[in-house]
Parts: sequence; structure tokens; C-alpha cells
Amino acid sequence: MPAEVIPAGSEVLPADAGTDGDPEALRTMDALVQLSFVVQAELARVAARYELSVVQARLLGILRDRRPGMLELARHLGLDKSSMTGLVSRAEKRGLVRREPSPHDGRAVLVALTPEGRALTDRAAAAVAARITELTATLTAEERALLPGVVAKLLPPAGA
Amino acid sequence: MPAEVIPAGSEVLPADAGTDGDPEALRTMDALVQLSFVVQAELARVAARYELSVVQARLLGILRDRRPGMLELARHLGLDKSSMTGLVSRAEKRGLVRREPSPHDGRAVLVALTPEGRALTDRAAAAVAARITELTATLTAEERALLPGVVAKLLPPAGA
DNA sequence: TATTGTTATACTCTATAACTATA
DNA sequence: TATAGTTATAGAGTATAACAATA
Repeated sequence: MPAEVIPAGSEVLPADAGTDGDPEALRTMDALVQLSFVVQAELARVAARYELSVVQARLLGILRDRRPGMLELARHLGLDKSSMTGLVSRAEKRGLVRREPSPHDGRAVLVALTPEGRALTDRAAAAVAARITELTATLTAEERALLPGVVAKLLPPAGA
Repeated sequence: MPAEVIPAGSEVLPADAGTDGDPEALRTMDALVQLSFVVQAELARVAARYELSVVQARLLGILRDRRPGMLELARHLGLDKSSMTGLVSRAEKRGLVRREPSPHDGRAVLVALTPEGRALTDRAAAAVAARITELTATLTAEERALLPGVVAKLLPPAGA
């Protein structure tokens, strides 16, 4: 069972090096790292309420509007295909997803949410949204408005 | 060892529920979640270059300016004390940290970086800082200035 | 008794390598 | 041969419960 997982202790790695002694860059970097730990900790905490790890939750999230093969799933999650077997099998054993033979390729299997899996996913997704919304309640309009742009600028490198 | 780990596939959980149908709140939430995945993926990637998991890296980071007992370490990392035994033992076996008897309490052991551990920590920390700085290179002054404030507002709940 | 830490045990998650079956 | 997926295996990381030693 998942349980706590990374409850954001704020102390991470951040040193003074690597930023060329620029204290402003250091503060920005530190903020991003801490932010990621806080958010991940909340994700883990909420997911745990549904007996889900963050990875299982991501798996279910992907399946909301897709019916991918194991390889595509692995690509989305950044895992090896062999890791998918167990991940999907555990979810399948819980009745959250099911494997289906691909109609186009005899080697492939497609993974889909079961009705129970969809119900759980919807509840968990709502809980995550509620928690993050709660967490960001005190942000100013300006802060909210800028966040999506910040993410957009950081995202591209993720594919590199 | 560690390897990839959560390479930010952007698809997480975010649904439309839990935000009371507020599309702006949804965008903010989604941005935060994606941001956390991107940053965590980069942390994992950089740490992996030093054969460290994110947790091992956090452990070393904590030890930079502290010599805590196992229980205090567990509290900082949000783990059970029993989980610390293996975590510290693996780091110890690699020569990165060492256990010392506490001079004040015969039951306690203190954990400290070895010179090799400190050297590795410094290098990894610099690499993390460099990577995050690189990642945030295109942010505007306004965006950078905003981040620390956002973090400050999200942090308090972490202790609740 | 209470606290600090370890051990025993079990499970999730991950990867590499080898394998099966289909294309 | 190449691709999709599973299996075998190994190891990190986590928790719960039971234990030992010290306070």
C-alpha cells in the first residue's frame, strides 16, 4: 500500500553551486524544487486515500480517454514495457482495468478502464482537483494567471 | 538502479471535477501538477547520473548541515523509521554516510556524511541547480519573482 | 514503561535479459 | 528480422509488526 510518500520536507538537494552565485536564480530554483515536492506529496496523499500510488493514478488518468497498447502506455509513463506488465496486472486484479486483444494486431493487447475503474478514477480525480484548488486558494489572480505560462516554458525540454 | 522515473508525461489525473466547474481553477491546478512532474523528472534524471534515487539525494541533502538520528531523518523524509534502516544502510555500504553512536543517548545512532558522501552531494547539488537554472532560462523576471511567493503560500498546509 | 533502532516479512515498482508469438 | 508483450530475476523502497537495548 502506498501510504505517505514524499511529504515535502523542503530539504532537498539545492546547494549554492550551479547557479553561478546568482542568489535570485537560487531562489527560483529552490522554489521550483520545493513546489514539486509539495504538490507530489499532496498527489500521493490523495491517491493513497483510494489505495492508489501516484503511478497507478497516472495510469488510470491516461486510460480515461484512451485505449492504448502496453507499449504506448509505457511510453506515456516513461517506463520499460516489462514494468507495465505488473502495473497493469495489479490494476486488473483489482478490477480497475482490463486487457483486450487488439483487433488489428495479434501481438498487441489494449488496456481499458472497467466501469469500476472509471468510477474510481473520477472520484480520485475530483479529490485531487479539490485538494489542489484548496491549496491554491490564497494565490492572487496574478499568480494564478502566470502559472500556466511558466509550465509551458518548462515543458518543451521534457521531450528532449 | 534508479533510471528514468516519472518522465513527466503530463497526463496525470486532472479531471474537470473538484473545481466546481471553474475553468481557471482547473488550469491553475493542472499547471501545478504538470510542473511538479516536470521538475521531479528532472531531479530523478540528474540524480540518476550519480546513481542516486530522489530519496537518496534528499537524504544526502539533509545531511549537508545536520547529523540527525534515524528518527529525525525519518520525520524529515516522511518515512517510517523502519524504512530508514535500509535507506541508510545502502548509502553506508556505498561509503556515502556513516552511523555514529550518539554521545547523549545509548539507543540512538547519528548519521553523517563521509568525505566521499559530501563530495558526491556537492557535485549532485550543483548539477541539479545547473539543470533547473537551465530549465528556467526563458522565464521572465516577473515569472521568476512570483515563484517563491507561490511556494510560500503552498507550504504551510504541508505541515497540517 | 517509553523510546530508538533493527529485523522479519510482504508488497509495489522498476530494470535487464531472455523468451514467445505475431507481423 | 522486427515488434508486442510476458516471464524470470534482481534490487530499491516502503510499511507493519515484533523485537532488543537503553532511558
